[in-house]
Amino acid sequence: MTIKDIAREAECAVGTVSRVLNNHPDVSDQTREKVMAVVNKYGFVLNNTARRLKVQDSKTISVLVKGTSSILLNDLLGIIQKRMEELPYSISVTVLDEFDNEAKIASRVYYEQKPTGIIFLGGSPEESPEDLHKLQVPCVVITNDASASKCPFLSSVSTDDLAGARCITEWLIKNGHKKIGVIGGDLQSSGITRKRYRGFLDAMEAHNLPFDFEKSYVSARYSFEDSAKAAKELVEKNPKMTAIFTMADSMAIGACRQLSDMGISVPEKMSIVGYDGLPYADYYNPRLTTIRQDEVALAENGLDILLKNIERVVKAEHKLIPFTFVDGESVKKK
Amino acid sequence: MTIKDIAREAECAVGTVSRVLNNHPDVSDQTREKVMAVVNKYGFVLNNTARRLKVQDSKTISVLVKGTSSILLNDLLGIIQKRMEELPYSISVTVLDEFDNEAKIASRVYYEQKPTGIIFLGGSPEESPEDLHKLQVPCVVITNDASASKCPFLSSVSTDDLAGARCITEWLIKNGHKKIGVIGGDLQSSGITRKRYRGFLDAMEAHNLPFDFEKSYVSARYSFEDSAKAAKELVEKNPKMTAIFTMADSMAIGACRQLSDMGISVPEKMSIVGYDGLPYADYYNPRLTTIRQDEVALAENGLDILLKNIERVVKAEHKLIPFTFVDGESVKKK
DNA sequence: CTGTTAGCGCTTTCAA
DNA sequence: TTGAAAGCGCTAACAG
Repeated sequence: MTIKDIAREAECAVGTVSRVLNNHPDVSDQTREKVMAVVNKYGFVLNNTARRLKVQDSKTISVLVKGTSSILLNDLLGIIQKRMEELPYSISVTVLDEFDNEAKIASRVYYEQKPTGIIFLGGSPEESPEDLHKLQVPCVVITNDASASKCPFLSSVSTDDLAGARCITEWLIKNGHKKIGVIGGDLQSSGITRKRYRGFLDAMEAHNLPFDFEKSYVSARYSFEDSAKAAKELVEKNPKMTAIFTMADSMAIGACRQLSDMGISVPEKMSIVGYDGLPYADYYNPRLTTIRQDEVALAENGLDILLKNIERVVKAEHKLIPFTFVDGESVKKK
Repeated sequence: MTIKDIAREAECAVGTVSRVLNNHPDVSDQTREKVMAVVNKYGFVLNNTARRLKVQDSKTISVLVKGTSSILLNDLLGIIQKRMEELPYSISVTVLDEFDNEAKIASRVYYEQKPTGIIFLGGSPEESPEDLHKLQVPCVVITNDASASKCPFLSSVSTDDLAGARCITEWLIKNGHKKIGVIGGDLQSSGITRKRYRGFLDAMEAHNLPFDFEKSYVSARYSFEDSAKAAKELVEKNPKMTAIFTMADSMAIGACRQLSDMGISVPEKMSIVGYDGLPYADYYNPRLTTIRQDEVALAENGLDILLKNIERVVKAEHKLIPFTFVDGESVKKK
């Protein structure tokens, strides 16, 4: 079924059908109705492939999601898809493995789909500039700050991780904790991890509290299981510790579970803070004290910036979204 | 840059370039090399849009994910994508709203992308047969049983929900619970909900235990928040109840949180069971007693069946994957 | 083995 | 306001 068939049955030319289906104004109401009647009769839908071949502007936005199981990123994706329904763009989603190189995959996607813009959910494409530069369309990284990259078409929207980490660390310190351990990501490969660590250190230093990296930092993947192991290691290395700063709610939960299993109650014997402020942090037992990232603001600002870049209204920019401190039950108060 | 440009520079015809790029055998090595030299020089990639318009066989599998925030479905998606990398198919993911009609959206996707096959992650497309029948390609529903549909190209892979629900209800009964409440989905709209409810009732009836639907069944969405509310309602309506059967881990967690907040400890005062057996069930406090669905088996069997259907090796089939009972800490034992 | 060409389904310009 | 027709980039059938 093609517009040709529709045209035949509606007794008009294919051009007219095309005009109707693309909402062009210069079609008489009568013809429009006749065409729509046939279209509805068969539930006809334009062949997008052919359409795209013709109008070089693909009107597609490609979204690359880093990692399968991040609730934050999935929520972000949901918000973006929802908002996109009202826009004249279609969306194409690709989910990457945690260890895929997002810039490399993006360049493949770019050639295959010729999208109008690219959204990176998570990940740090700016870290492989060679691949990034092949992308000749506006891009926005959501969740990670990419301001370090000088790429002229790469924007980013992120939470101020440095301030967030400092804020929650201050809270621990304010409540009397001095010996604080850290369960974080891999400092080498993750920019987010570096920022949160820096924020943590800033708070410690501001209060003249020492921090022994060897003894008090254990790196783990952003998973329950891995951070449970890390918690065990940390406690064994560092028996005097009274609080743990973790870099994600999932890590905090993994740690809580592990400590409970070891007979160390949270928060009575050990305080734990998370990061992200996802729904499950609030339903965990104990409720997690954490930093909440504003998902809606991240997603909407990211999309807005991308669209403005596509329409060439503005240049690439790097925006920080405010966070909220969530006072849960996982920190023993002074 | 098109094959025409390549052809000009390589001093041959476009057909030849096409043949080289599609690995057709009947090209002389000499010509092939000459063409490839030019192709590599510019990093040329075929325009997939034009290609798809021509070769009707798109070699694309469309995946429709029902709902944004289901961890189970996201895990499934990850497994499928991973396995697909080794196959000569590309994959296109569309995430639907919880309330979208998946069959309707599938028919739109079908027209737009002309995929070789469709995977439904969650959802029950068989419930709107009119739309389903427009899909003239093999389809597989993963997670929900679609055997009730007599659609000849629709397969499904699912856990035996009836048996799973019966199994975990039996466990409650075996541990002395007689007054059991249910937090479930909407019986009207969800086939899964009906199956799990049926399994629950089977177990109750097998032990001659009465169940008063009005007093003991509260329906909720599959979210923390909604089932927390449902738990409250259930407790108020039904003070003698000693256990709650919930139809998802997320529901169980919502209920646990709510009860703790009301001073009703789990499992001492109230036993709660979940369903799905997701990672967070095992890291919750208390660990959830639940039914674990085998994600890997669901995903892999689904993909296998779809591929066999595409290659016309077999007819549509409906497969049940065994589940596992997970003995957690959320049920008070006799 | 290689060149030529029709045509995939659509949009849009040009004429009427 | 509508119709006719060119052509987007590619593949495959056909001819040589």
